[in-house]
Amino acid sequence: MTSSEQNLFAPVKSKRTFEEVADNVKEMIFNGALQVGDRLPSEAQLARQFEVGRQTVREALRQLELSGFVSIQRGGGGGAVINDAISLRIGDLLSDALRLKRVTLAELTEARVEIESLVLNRLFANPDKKGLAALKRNVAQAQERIKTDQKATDLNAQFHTLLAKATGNEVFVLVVEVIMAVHMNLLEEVGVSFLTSAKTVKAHAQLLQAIEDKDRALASKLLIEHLVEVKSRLINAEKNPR
Amino acid sequence: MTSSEQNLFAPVKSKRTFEEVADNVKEMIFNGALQVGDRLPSEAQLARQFEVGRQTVREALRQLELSGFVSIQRGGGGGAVINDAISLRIGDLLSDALRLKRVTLAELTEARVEIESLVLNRLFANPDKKGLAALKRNVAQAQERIKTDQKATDLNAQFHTLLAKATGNEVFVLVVEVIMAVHMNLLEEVGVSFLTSAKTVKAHAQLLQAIEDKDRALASKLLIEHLVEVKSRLINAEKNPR
DNA sequence: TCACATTTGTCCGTATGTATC
DNA sequence: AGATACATACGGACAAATGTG
Repeated sequence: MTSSEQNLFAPVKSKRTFEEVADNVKEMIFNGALQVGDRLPSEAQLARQFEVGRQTVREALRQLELSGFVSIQRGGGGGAVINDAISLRIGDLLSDALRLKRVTLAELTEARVEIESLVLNRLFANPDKKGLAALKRNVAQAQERIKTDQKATDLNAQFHTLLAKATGNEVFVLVVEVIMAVHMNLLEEVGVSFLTSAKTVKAHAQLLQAIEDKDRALASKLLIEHLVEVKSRLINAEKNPR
Repeated sequence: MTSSEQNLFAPVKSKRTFEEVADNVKEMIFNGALQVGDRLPSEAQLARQFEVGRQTVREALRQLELSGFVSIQRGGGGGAVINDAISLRIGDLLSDALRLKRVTLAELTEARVEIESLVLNRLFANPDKKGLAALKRNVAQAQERIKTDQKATDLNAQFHTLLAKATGNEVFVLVVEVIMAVHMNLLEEVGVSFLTSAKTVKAHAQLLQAIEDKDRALASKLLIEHLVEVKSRLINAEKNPR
């Protein structure tokens, strides 16, 4: 064997049984045999079908659950249901990583501004009618909520995802979904879930208007202002805990 | 209770024991009580200390392992060791998500080009001497490897991370680490681990030179060319499987 | 409201595989 | 090669949660 051929063919770690079980289920999800919403057999049944112990099945389910592939409910009629929550899980992990690296809110906002600006630029370079329509619907619904004194947190997060969707590149959609998941985790931490919706909806409406008017400079400015404002609210909430 | 106060205080799911164990260990990592490289007690000891069953400890360890907080070795003297592999795990999850969304290599490269261009822009806006020095060392080492006919895959991945480090914003470091992890997964899938190093090192050297010469346009052009070239190699490898 | 069935959550005992010394 | 220490895996049992009749 020459020095350039010292490839390791055998994986370093032989796969553990629960990993094979998890991979098996994952493969069924990838090839469409299992669809979102489908219910997996009970742990006992899975154990029989795969001819392994129940403990092994459980550890496989832990993997799938933490990866966002399934969600698990206890009790009768419960069990593992195929789920589409990978971005949420990535967001959770990213939140942990940011905490571990002692990343500041300023740094995070800086990065978020630049990445979402990227999305905005693509949107101007390649405008998408359907995407714009979806954004309009989102803002309209959110405004309706505000009028009736309801919160619009979910719609406001969705706004950013819709922006990314309009770029036509799914990678950006994923990235923005992850950013929003991180943002939601921050909100939970500091406990800001009151009355911040109205201001956000207003900012989104203005931004959308600038996009429709094809006013690139204004849109950029509004996006930055909006995200910086979001940062300030978070920092204030940190200083004045519940 | 007014309509603005309908917050749910109780979490939707009461925490399971293994989650509490995992969170406990995670907290010790966050507050520094556990450092990277430290070895956790054996499963049996953990079970005694936390006063839970071994299976519960095992499921907690599964969580920590999949999250990249610990790595686990079998056999005598083995066990769980504190690890810093969150970005790798995020990369794995992201790879799954991209596969699930049927993201093409073209889309992925497009996004990668734009994100790494962001990094490059920050580098020009805010040049960092130490960072540049680290990049120079990286390229020099890689060139040395090539001369002696060795592979430089690890150094070549590190090059991109060092670029991000030079921006001074840790968020970009994380993002690029994740991108590199996804890239490595792709390489593994198609089995390209032969002889692609030399070309990459050359491209890195040229890019670094352009950065030192403060030639922004050239650097941008070289980065794009380099990443597109990487994409082509991957596509060719897909077409001509091993 | 009250059982009842189903399913996950947890614990224990034991056996086997695997890596280190 | 043998002893040791550890994760891995199995089976059985009961507790706790949750939906159903």
